[in-house]
Amino acid sequence: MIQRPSPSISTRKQPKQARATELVAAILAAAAQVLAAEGAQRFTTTRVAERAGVSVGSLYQYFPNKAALLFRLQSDEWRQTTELLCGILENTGLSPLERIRTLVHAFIRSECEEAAVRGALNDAAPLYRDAPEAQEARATANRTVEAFMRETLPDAPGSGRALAGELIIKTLSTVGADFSEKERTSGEIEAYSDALADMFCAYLKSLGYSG
Amino acid sequence: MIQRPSPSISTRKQPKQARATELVAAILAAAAQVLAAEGAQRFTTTRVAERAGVSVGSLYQYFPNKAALLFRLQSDEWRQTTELLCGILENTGLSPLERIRTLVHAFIRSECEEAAVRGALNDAAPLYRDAPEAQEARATANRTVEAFMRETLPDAPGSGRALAGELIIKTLSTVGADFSEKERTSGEIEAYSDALADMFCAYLKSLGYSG
Amino acid sequence: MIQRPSPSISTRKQPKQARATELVAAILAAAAQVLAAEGAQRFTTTRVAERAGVSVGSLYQYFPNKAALLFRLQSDEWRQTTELLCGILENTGLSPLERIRTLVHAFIRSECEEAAVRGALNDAAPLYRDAPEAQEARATANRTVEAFMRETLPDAPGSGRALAGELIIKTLSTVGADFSEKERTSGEIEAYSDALADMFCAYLKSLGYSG
Amino acid sequence: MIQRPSPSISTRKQPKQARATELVAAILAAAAQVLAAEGAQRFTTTRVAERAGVSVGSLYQYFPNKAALLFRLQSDEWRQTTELLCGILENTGLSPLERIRTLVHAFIRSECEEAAVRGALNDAAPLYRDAPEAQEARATANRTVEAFMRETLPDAPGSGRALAGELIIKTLSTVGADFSEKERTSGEIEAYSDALADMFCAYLKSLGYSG
DNA sequence: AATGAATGAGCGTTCATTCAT
DNA sequence: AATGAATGAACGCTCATTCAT
Repeated sequence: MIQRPSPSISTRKQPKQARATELVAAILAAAAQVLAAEGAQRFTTTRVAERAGVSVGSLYQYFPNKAALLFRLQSDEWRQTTELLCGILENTGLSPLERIRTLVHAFIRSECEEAAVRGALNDAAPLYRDAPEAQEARATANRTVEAFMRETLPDAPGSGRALAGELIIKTLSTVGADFSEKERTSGEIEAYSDALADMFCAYLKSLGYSG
Repeated sequence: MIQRPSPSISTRKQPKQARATELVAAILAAAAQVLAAEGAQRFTTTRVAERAGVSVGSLYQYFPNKAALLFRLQSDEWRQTTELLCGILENTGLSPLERIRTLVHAFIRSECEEAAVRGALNDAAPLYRDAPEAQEARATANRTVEAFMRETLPDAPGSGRALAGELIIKTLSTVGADFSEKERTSGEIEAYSDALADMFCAYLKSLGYSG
Repeated sequence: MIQRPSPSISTRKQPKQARATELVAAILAAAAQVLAAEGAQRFTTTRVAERAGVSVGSLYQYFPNKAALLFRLQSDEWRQTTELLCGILENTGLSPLERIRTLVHAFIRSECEEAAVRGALNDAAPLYRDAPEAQEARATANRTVEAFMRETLPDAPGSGRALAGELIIKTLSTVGADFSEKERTSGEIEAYSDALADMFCAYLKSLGYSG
Repeated sequence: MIQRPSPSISTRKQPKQARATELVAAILAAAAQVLAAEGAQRFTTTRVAERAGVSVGSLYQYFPNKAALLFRLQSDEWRQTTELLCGILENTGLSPLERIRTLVHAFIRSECEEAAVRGALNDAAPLYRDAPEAQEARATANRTVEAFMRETLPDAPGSGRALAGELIIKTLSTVGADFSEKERTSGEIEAYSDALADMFCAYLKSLGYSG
């Protein structure tokens, strides 16, 4: 029986040399540009390779298929977002509600800054959405949120608290993504972020938070 | 970057005869089936025509291109959703908070019931998202929401009230869409709906509602 | 019709050092494994080099192209087969008909044992079939057969005798190759071999053999 | 909707069917030409469509994939061969041995006439070899051979007789295919056919045939 | 000598759209 | 009006071969 390799969505080879690392970086940069400039529909491996000044073959030496390339882009976005989120939620120098408000502002601003790529990535989601790595990425963020919720609502029952945490993060990410689809002024960004933060704070208070 | 002509998304001709109306209905029904059964990736005009028992040529007589077909599907969804939303929000037999809770439950349930079509429509969104008609459809819903907000928060300043209304509806729709992407049990649906409703109610109270 | 250059099929360099000989052996072993395990369709130089633990570049140092590699595999098969054939046909301890029967059994058995590689080689035949060395390999076998035929049918006219010898060998090899394409039980192998031997013996008798 | 021919009303074909039939014929003819002129390696759907003066899309309207095209070519060859074989083996006007000799001559001649296409088809066999239709085609030929063998060797035990029939046919086809790979003079063809027929006749006599 | 990254033509296949009938 | 055969550019991906290191 023939065993065919079922290419993982992850990187095909570990770039061991500076050359290879540069190549991967160039491809990713080109991919982001193509996605932003042409949209998911016209995001093709040929176009990415061309923009990166590289042959298609080279692209496929570092990414087993198109979905892997998109997933890597998404992964990098997630990593950045996760770092942002953790850095703020774990900052015990601020009260929980202050942290939430800071997070919402930072997140919405960052979404708007990379709106083009994020929007296109979203359109291309069906290609990589089911990758096992994708869920793992989400899990990391969830743990930080859970810790934050335990700190904020120590007396709330566990299951409801977890659900509330998930809901807040999901709301932040989906509403933020939708909001950033249009071009926004910084005034709009501030106003929208404050409204979102108001909603989250009111919710947390209603669940028993008493700062 | 290549600019392709983007023909109007609206219907090419007004079906003036019963025959034509039936044809359009058959095509739309087939389109929904194809979308649900095969996904956005395999949603092709040929496949839709075949399922509708109609020639591709006929399909193109009533829809100028594939995007128009998808947009019409989306439009119909929006109309149904709007009716649902208006029917509940305008029901003065219930208190505002009861109406919000009822709406959330009804909406989430309806999303989950048609998850397959909605998910696929979402994947195909880039093809019709920018149509001018899309924004118009949203406006209709917004007016009902505004009226509801005026009734619920008569003393709040207008601009903040409008923003709060938009935020609630946007949250409901984006979070609902995301939630319905996975298969859900009715227990999960109830719990999630209640959490969302809790958040909205807490928000409205914090904005000055006092039922 | 495009004429591409057809580089010689023979080995690019005579390996004069033990190191090189080992390399060639490793490549050939890997090639046989790849052919058997993955089939002609997936027989690629990269795959062979990888399996051999060698770089593609090294592979191309000893084999000018893919066809040469396949031809060498085929050559080795032919050499083994020729040794088998000569060893049996020249064994004067057995009567000619006994030798024929022994040969048929040995040959069919050996074909079935290496069916996977042989089948794949056959699929890849267009790549090396026309090499001049291929015919030479066949000639060696033919000489032994001619000697056997002279011994068996001393009184038959030369040209017919030669044709009969060729026919028997060709029948044995093509029918054997076809037979071994399917998985066979040892019972099937014995029965088929006996039938083939019966046919050859009847033919030899009809040509004047009288043991 | 399925269009059925109505022969009682008109023997003329529907123009659309005639058009399609011509197209299929043109594609098949082009395919045979490409196969003969360029070999299996260069047999591509694009090349076939080009040679047929048709777009690739049209080719794929009539053949679901490349293998189907090759299989159809092979099928047609098989049908012709089967008709040849049946026509001769069932001709009771000749003695069994005469029929065998006639069949061998006719078969070898026909193989040599279409050697180029047949050889290339053989090289491409891995693409369609496992099709269920292929085995069915072989079965039809086998039945005629079995009937012939029963007539020729009425007293032989069934299992051995069936094996002998298969062996003769297999030998004829594989040896014939191999023989026709080279260009042949009609003298060579006659001599080889006679030798093959001699062998088969000797075999049948040894199994008990006494005409 | 040995490497393996890089190349890019070429493959099989799809599908939105048109237009002769 | 209705048809559906025809188009062909475009896609994702492979792999024999080269050549700078």
